Amino acid sequence: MPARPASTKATHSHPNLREALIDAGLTLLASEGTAGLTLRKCAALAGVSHAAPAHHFAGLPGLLTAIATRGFRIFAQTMLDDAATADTPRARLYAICTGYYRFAFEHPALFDLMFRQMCAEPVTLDDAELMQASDAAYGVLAQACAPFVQDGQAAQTIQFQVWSLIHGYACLALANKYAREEFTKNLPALLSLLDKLDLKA
Amino acid sequence: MPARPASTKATHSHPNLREALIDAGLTLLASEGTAGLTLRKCAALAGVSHAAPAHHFAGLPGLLTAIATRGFRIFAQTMLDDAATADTPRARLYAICTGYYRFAFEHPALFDLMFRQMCAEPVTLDDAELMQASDAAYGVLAQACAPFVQDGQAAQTIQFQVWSLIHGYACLALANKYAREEFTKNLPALLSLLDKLDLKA
DNA sequence: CAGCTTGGCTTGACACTGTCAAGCTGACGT
DNA sequence: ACGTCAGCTTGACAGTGTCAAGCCAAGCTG
Repeated sequence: MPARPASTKATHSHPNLREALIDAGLTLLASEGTAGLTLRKCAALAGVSHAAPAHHFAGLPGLLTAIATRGFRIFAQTMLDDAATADTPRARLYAICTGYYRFAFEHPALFDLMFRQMCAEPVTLDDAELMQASDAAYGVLAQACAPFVQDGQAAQTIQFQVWSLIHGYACLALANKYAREEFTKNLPALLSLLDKLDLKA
Repeated sequence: MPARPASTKATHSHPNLREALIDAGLTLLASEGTAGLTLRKCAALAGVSHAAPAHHFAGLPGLLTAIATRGFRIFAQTMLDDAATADTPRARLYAICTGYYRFAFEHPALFDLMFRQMCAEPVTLDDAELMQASDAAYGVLAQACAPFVQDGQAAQTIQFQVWSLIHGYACLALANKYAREEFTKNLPALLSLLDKLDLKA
């Protein structure tokens, strides 16, 4: 069974169980954190047997990958929402960064899962859907950086500078869970570094 | 038994089992990654029974906390090593950042553990030794930032800007494990953003 | 319509995990 | 010599992911 035919018609008992399992995973992630996300708990929350999730996804890594994919879609939308009212390139860049941080702050466990392919790789890295959703989110940030790329400069340089700055700040805020409000309050001070970026002539 | 009397004299079979268990943990972390670090595996590697580690540390969180503490000491030393030959404030700031990245690159799973208090908090946050080691590492970075703090500016602002930038870059490099060499190669381009920081008059 | 195939899900088992209660053991103080 | 006690072991438990086997309803084939 190589990746269900996308139509996901409910042949049997549960209508669209695949999406229901992802929803259950997001719920568990939000309520109990990373440790609370379990194949068996997802199954119980969706009202199916304990081994059902392993059939729709390739085991635990497959479920986590699917959840991360949904996460990247929400992530991109969060940034776009914050940038909707920005009317200058600089205001837009600030808004994208604010949305980036806001997503991490509002969905800490999901944010952790999405960027945690690191070492304990429970997420399947080469999944096509995941890559697509992840690239789309990166595209949102890259587009906001474009007006600041100087002639003869690699676009990637500015993108990584902005990306690293806001990603690092978000990570550090989440790591210091007892001082997160402080981080939120000081976000504008952090972003003041971006004032030093010049608009393209 | 509240925190052995630091002398850690070997009364019984194994000499200094506590440190041996931390060593075993670091070995497992380096060889098998985060998922390979287990109380029982540490016990086996140290040649003791499966429940021995839970006596020296307060369960799994305690062991992870002790390992993270050692990690922060190595971390600070790595940065100091890279900064040893720097002879200007700017070169020193660059060297500290390079050391920061180098540590993350050379000990990805350990780096992950250290900054992972986030959501699935397996690490005891309020441990005194951990806080001390963590603060010491932060002090190394803060000291390198000091020459760039302008009059009337909060030192924390520059510190967080530099910290976020290099931490985010390290995280993103580790997350994209198949492109880590690319990240290493582009580290100088990232740090060029720091050229925009002015030295204090 | 009868029978077979097939995919979705269940059931049961396995190894592995962290944690706890109980017990053993050898070194130390008196 | 004898108790005390910290250090460690043993054994058990619930919970986890994963796999093999099986059930079961829908749909196709004759």
